[in-house]
Amino acid sequence: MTAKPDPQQNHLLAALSPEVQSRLFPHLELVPLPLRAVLYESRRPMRHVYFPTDSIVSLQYVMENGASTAISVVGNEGLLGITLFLGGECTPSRSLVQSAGYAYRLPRKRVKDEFNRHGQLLLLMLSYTQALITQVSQTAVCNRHHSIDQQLCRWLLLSMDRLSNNHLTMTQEFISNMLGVRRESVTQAASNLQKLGVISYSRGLIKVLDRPQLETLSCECYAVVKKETDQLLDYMPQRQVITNTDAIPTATL
Amino acid sequence: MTAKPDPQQNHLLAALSPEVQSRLFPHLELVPLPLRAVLYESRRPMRHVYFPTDSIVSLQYVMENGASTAISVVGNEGLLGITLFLGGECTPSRSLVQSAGYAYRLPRKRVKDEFNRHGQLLLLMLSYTQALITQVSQTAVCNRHHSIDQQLCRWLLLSMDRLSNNHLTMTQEFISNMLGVRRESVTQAASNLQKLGVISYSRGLIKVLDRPQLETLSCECYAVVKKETDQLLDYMPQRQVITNTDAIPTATL
DNA sequence: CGCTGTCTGTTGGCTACCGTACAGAACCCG
DNA sequence: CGGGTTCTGTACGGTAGCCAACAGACAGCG
Repeated sequence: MTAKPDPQQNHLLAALSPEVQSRLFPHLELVPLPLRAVLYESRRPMRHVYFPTDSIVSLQYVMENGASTAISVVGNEGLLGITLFLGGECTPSRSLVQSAGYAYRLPRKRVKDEFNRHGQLLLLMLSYTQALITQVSQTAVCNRHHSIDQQLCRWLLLSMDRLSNNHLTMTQEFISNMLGVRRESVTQAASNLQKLGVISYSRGLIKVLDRPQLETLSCECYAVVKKETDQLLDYMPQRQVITNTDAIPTATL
Repeated sequence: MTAKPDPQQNHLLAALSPEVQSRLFPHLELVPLPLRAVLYESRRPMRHVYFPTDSIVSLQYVMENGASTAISVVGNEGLLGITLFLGGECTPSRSLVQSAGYAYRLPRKRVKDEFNRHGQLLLLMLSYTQALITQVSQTAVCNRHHSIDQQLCRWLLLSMDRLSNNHLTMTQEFISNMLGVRRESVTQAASNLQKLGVISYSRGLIKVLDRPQLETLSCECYAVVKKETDQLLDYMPQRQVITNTDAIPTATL
């Protein structure tokens, strides 16, 4: 939180080779992301790609009647703006800062230029897109099948993983907007967790006391997303460039 | 349904330039997709990319306890297997044939080879990935906020759009698996629609009688996904190759 | 100190959806 | 035609989460 910002704090930036880093890093711009800032408004053009270091940004889907649901959480394991390289100009969702901190951003043009080299950055963004799709899918399933209690656990865990400490600053009202449920339902669920001694909270500050217990109380959705996120960078060393198809085992075809 | 299969029936294949087509089409293999066939089992390696012509395939998410939810629908507007080019080997979801028909498939290796040319196919798949993310996101929101009645309308419309007629062959049991709800709930919702004269059905055959009415009864989710799908190929002519950044307006950066 | 706004707790009625159980209806086949 | 199977209809109780309304608790601030 108070550590000096460094591009290497973002896992994707850190995974790039020194060569690519030296080409890209001079163009990175460090920007503070205050709580509740909106990086991309829904259906508005995007100008940058953001790589969070110690901030957390949620992709929030806002409906016509104003109701909303968060479809994914992005921290230093990922990036915002994949739409830019997928070929779109904007998305139906908006990006909302859920936990204040910093991010590095790269102008859209630089990203396009880097793509033209068909190098690591493209591969990284493709891999991350895969992880993102998993997260969004899991959110869809979770919304259908799991209780608010379980979903709160999932949400707390996903957020915790993207911070260095076990303190979360978010009100129940805010969480309710993210989960797409009533504030009172969150109060109820949080109260249950507090009675169990798993968390303690007061006026927007949540402390996680028993993380293992939180994981057992959560639905399977958390574990699925976590696994995918952790594996994200595993294959990268073998996939230096997309032109090197031999690096990808084709025996399983 | 009974039309002679032709690669051009798939919108993505049809959007490729004659040059790319002549390179790829010889490697296309026509495969029949019988009802309930599974193209990719969840977490199993994928061997081909599929381009449906007159079939419909659902991406179905199966949970530990066996409950499931469909997170998207793919027909001749799209393709299956984006995971392959995103860098993954498999996904947590499975691909289930929801309406029998045909699809062309391309061996994984051919797709990789074509990517190395950094041409149209990559762009197409990126664009389609964008549309797919929208669809999955919308499913997540819909699961949270909308009634089963509305979701049934959405599902019928999405399926209809991918067929050439207004007949859908699927049982209520099947639909319930797709929506992730009880079969009885689907019976109730379908019964409501039939009373309104919007559809008629009997033993797995559903006829849509009043499509405009179906659209008004559906939630906004259908329209959002439809719009995104329709726009999918709009930008392609200007985006012949990814190296041509000038073709993409950078003034909005 | 008190005012005000924010955050959390609680209550009661309501509805959508679930779980279970079963019954009729349509088709399939010997 | 008769018997099994598949598909659809219905009914009943249970419950999770919604809606509305309100009350207390804490913090900031003049």
